[in-house]
Amino acid sequence: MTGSVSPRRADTRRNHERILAVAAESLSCSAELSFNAIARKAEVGVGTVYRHFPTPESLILAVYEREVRHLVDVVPRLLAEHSPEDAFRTWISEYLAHYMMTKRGLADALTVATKSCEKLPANAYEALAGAVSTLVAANVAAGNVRDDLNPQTVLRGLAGLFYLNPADSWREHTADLTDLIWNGMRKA
Amino acid sequence: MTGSVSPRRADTRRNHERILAVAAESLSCSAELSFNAIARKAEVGVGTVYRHFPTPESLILAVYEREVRHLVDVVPRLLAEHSPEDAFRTWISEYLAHYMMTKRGLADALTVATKSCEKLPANAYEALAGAVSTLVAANVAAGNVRDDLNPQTVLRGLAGLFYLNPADSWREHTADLTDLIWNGMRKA
Amino acid sequence: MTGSVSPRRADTRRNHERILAVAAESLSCSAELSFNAIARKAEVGVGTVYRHFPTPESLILAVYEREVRHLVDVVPRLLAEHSPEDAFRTWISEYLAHYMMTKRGLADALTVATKSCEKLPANAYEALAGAVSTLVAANVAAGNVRDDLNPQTVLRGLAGLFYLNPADSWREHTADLTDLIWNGMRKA
Amino acid sequence: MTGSVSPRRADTRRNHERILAVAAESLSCSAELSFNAIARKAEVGVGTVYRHFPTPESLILAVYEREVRHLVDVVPRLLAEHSPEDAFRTWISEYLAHYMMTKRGLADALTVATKSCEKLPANAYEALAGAVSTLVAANVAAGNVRDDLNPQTVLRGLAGLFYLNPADSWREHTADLTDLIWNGMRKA
DNA sequence: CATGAATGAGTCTTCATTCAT
DNA sequence: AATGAATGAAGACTCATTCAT
Repeated sequence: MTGSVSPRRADTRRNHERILAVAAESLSCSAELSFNAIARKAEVGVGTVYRHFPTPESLILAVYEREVRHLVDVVPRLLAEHSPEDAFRTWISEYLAHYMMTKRGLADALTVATKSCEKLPANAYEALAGAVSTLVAANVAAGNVRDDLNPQTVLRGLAGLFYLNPADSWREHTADLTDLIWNGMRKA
Repeated sequence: MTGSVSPRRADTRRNHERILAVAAESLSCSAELSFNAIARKAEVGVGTVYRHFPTPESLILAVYEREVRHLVDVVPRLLAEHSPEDAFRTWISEYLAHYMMTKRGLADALTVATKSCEKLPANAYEALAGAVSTLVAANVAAGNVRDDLNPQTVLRGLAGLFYLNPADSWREHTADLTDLIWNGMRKA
Repeated sequence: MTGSVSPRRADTRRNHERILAVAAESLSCSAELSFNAIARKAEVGVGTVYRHFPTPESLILAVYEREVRHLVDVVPRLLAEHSPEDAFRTWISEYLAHYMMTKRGLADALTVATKSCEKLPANAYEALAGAVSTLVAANVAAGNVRDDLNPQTVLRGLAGLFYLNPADSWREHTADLTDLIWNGMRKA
Repeated sequence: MTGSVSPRRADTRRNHERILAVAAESLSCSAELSFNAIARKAEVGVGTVYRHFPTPESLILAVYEREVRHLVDVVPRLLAEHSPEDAFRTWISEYLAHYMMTKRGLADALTVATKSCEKLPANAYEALAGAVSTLVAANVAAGNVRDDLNPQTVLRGLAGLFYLNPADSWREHTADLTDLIWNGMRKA
């Protein structure tokens, strides 16, 4: 009615964000998500959730993209501040492992790449693969690892991080797996 | 009256087997299992499923044991008929990968190692770890790989096989991942 | 758009009332209530029943309150229009007995006084006890009965009305029991 | 096969008794009885329970008769050892109240007298009424109470004992109710 | 756009009851 | 007679989805 850029718009955006946040939290622990429960926690009506995300798929997809973006965006900085090997190792231990531990649901994001049953977040998978690709490339350039590595294979090798849990000595386990993979990536 | 072992008994056993088979199929793709759906597919009453498996846990456990036994039992033969390296590679490509591709649910068997919430298939996980352990030991003895490897770490490295699907060129992907891991296992 | 108070709201209220009515009928004869059955009879979805009354307790409570309010609310009028003794006798024969005959479930309202397991209709019981209390007090004031009577005891004495049924000559039986109790209440 | 009176017979009788005992215990606290549960607790097959008691009614009936017999059988002894008034009071406080408190299910035995819905243990009710009748008669003979009392009315007046519970000061409440009724029974 | 009431399909679970052995 | 496996109806409860306001 006035000069404001439609307060409604702002509300809408906030709703979008809230729903996404709640859904992310929900997926992080149980891989189950109920539109009704999400609406309740986000303090909006169910209908609103449906308006923003017409299907469960669209919601999951949005969540995963948001989650994965973190992992992807940090890569350039890591490469700028660390040696290629350290960047690789740090990315895994400080970012990938953390996310995998908490967001069990992310497993299904990866799953997508292969299981046609749930086509969902192919994008998420590809983004992740891209991040690994960058890190691998840096290490190839540095002469640390073979130049015929398929980043997808490396990412798959790291998938075992899903099966770690905070209670255990996960940091050690993460290091062990990283060592194994890193060793496997080196020039023969 | 003579050789027959009570047809009723036979029926019961068949029911048991059918339920198990249906449940296995169900778990293979979705990690979800509905007693009702299982009963429907197995063409028995719900009550029958409950009689055989009073709790979801008992059913899942039974399925996993049945599934994993395969993988474990074959190891000795492989070691008898192949070189340690080939036994390892064959086990992965011909057995582990196959099962992982079809039995998505098995993922949760591995999960157990970490998620204490669901103590269920600890046995399954341990059995799998045992199988890997035997194969690794044979290769250590043959001087192929380092002697400080943790079989659990190796198994975790192979977890990525879950994310392969039949439609893709999974055989090649399996080989790639196996190469990566094998390389990582070798003496430095 | 003007005077109408949102038809939806009206529907909702009607639903509430219908469910309550059906539940009351249900409880009147069997003390058993099935959410499914209630939904069926009230011609609403089960979910609607759950929305209005999230737990069995909340439903039972609502029913009892509705039922008992009648009994309580009529007392002042009775005392205004009748002598204390007649008010007491009329309340029993015209109200309490009627309700007890039809609403078998009310028994459990009384039960509450003792069975701590189901705290539910404590209010209902207390309301009833309050009604009796008022009637007794009026008769004490009129010098009709002892002044050391515990209204709870009187109410308990009347509990036998539950075991009357319409088919029998219940009016006579009610009178008999009322006489017995009244006699017992009089000054010794 | 020999001179023994069929060991089978003995077993059968034992089964009968066991089932009855288990059912009694079951009814004493919850008024719910499941044939399957009873079979389990009595350590017999469900089929056996059905053989002995074809319908739920027949089982309930048998249980109630067994229970009530106690209350009835003790009356002569009480009258022999106490004054009529004390016999009446003792019967109530030491027997009737106890049973009513523990065997909530017995309530339904009384219910029967009136509620045609569940015709079950008319016999039980009549037996109880008979016991009261004897006690009242003794007190009439002793000149303690009016001679026009209907034992059924007295029994109904005592029905409130159902609504006492062990946790409360039930002994006192029982005495209060008994006083009220006794007072009401006395000559005017 | 947002809301949230209503719906009903579907899952879980318990039991009464039958029946082959 | 006794057994207990099998069956399926029925009730509890959850949730995805629609739609009137």
